[in-house]
Amino acid sequence: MDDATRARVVDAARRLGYRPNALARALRAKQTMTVGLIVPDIRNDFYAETASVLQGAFEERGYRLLLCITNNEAESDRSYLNTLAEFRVDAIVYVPSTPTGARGLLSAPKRIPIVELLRHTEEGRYDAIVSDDREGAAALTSHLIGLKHRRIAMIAGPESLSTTRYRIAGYREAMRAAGLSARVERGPYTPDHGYRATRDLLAHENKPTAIFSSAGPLTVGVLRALKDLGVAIPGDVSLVAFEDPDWYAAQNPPLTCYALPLREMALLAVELVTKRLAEPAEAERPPTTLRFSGHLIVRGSSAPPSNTPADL
Amino acid sequence: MDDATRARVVDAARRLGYRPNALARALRAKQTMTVGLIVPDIRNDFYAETASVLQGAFEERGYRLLLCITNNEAESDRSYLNTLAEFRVDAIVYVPSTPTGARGLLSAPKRIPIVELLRHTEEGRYDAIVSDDREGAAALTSHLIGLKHRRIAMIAGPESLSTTRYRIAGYREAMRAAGLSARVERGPYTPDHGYRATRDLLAHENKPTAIFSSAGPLTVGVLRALKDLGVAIPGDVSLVAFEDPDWYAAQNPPLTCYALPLREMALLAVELVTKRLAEPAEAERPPTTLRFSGHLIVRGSSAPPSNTPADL
DNA sequence: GGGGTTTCTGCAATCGATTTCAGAAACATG
DNA sequence: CATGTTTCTGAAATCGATTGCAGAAACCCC
Repeated sequence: MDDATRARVVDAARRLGYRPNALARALRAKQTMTVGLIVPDIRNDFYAETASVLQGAFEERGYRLLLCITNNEAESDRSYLNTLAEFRVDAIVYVPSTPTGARGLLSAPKRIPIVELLRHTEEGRYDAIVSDDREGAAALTSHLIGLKHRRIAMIAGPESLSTTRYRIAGYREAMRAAGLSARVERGPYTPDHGYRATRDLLAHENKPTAIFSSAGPLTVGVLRALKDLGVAIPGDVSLVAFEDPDWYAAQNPPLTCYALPLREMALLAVELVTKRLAEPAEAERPPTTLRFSGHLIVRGSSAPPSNTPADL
Repeated sequence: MDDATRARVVDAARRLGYRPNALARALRAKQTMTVGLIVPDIRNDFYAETASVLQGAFEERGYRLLLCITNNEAESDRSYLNTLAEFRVDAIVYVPSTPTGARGLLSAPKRIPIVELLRHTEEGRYDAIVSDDREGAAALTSHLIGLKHRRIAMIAGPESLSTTRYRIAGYREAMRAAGLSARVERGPYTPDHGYRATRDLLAHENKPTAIFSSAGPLTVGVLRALKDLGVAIPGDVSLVAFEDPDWYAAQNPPLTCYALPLREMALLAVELVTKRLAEPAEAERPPTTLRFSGHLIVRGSSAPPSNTPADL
């Protein structure tokens, strides 16, 4: 075919609005060039940031991202795993909202690589990239203990999630090591829970002098409650939090927190997935779990307790 | 087929890990039961909230959501429109990142309904659901003027976006009506821009006594800059902002803002799309543009200027 | 039991891009 | 010019679910 003819064909194709049908191509090629991402809540900066990084990295590699939001519901979680399998995504990046996780996925016709990100389910079944939540929670708690706080309460998420369990464990360990008694308020990862838990804690007669909020949405509620109650930070109550969304540093006072290398974790997830996709089915390596450490960032929201009669 | 046989078949299917192939089905049925969503930035609560609502509403109607993030880049925007067309999504909810918008989309083989959400491009080409940005910006500006501020600066986004233009227009109108001169800092919708613009404004000799931040990511930077400079809100500078993400109210002081009925807007987008999908191609109604009003929420971040020698 | 109706069953076509393969055309060499 | 090699072209198979259709089987009633 000569160039003039080719040009005419291309032109005609454009005029008629021809777009190759990606469905037909995918059906034949047995790959969709699409990666599924399942996250619990896109309004949480933690996952929004992750989704954003994943999107960029996969796009560079020629993959689309099919994003599913489960709202932390186990049912939704299961259903999306199946939907993604039916849609024949090439791989799944999975932030589980249930303890059973991908077991709910019927064994797929073709094995779909799954990488668990941030949270994980049954140790060892899939590649997993998680944070060292225990260490992080312990670091925040120890920081408060170092400031001479003795009544430190933790506001946590639902115990069905691995992150929650590890964060609670880290907190408990640090408290026990200092001979202090723990107080944990469990509930969903919502501002509402943070708000109510804070009010409950401060209505109590043995008020905590410091609060450890274990996630971004909880912190929103905690801050609102403290303001409503007219409690000063860190004058009356110190506040530390897990993770480090942009707005933590912009708070007044800025929040002491434990920041995770989210970006690196997400990029590594992309690496892992890409590697799995490239490797022949026979040569499959056993799944690996990688645990990332974050670091403590001390800011203005934590200070020694103002009046600690028991300690003097 | 009797029930026992049926049971055996179903069981065998499960054991063999059979999942119907959604690609084949979609290819045949000429519908994918998938709606594409294109947003500029998922880390912005504004769009995260929108995505979350859309996801829930479409899921209820049996549609998946294929989320695309453009990072406010025109190139990415165009490319995703085409990708979605190739993937034969049934409809597209589109928050444009370019002034030309869906014109970059080659006329599709089958017309794909498009609803522009929050921002819009060429008036009238598609259904559009937008906010009354002009009114909102004017309301915030007038509020500051009512407090007797005279030097009010606005930190805005890039002028290529419809929202930016309308917000600037609203601000300018309110300023002009009060006989005040406008000062607008344009730049990308990033915390960095908010930060730099704030520092620039306050380094100026005719410092503003009030700042109007026109988007969430900008506000993050503004707050950080004000803190770094040791400027008190609202003591030294009043701050008002467009939109109302959760954390605005949790700020200290909480931010005066113009809140939009995001949820309603997103749900209406779903309604519109659903209606378009149901209507036969011949009976197509002309596209409509719907403009939603928000409302001013006065909180602690705005107060009369402390020293206004010129006014006394 | 025959004529008519209903239900079943299995085969073939369809969707659209890709890939394979056979046969044709072009080209090269002795 | 004949034979062998390479390139080209067009037709057909493929992917997997769906749908339509023809023929078979079951059923019904007089």
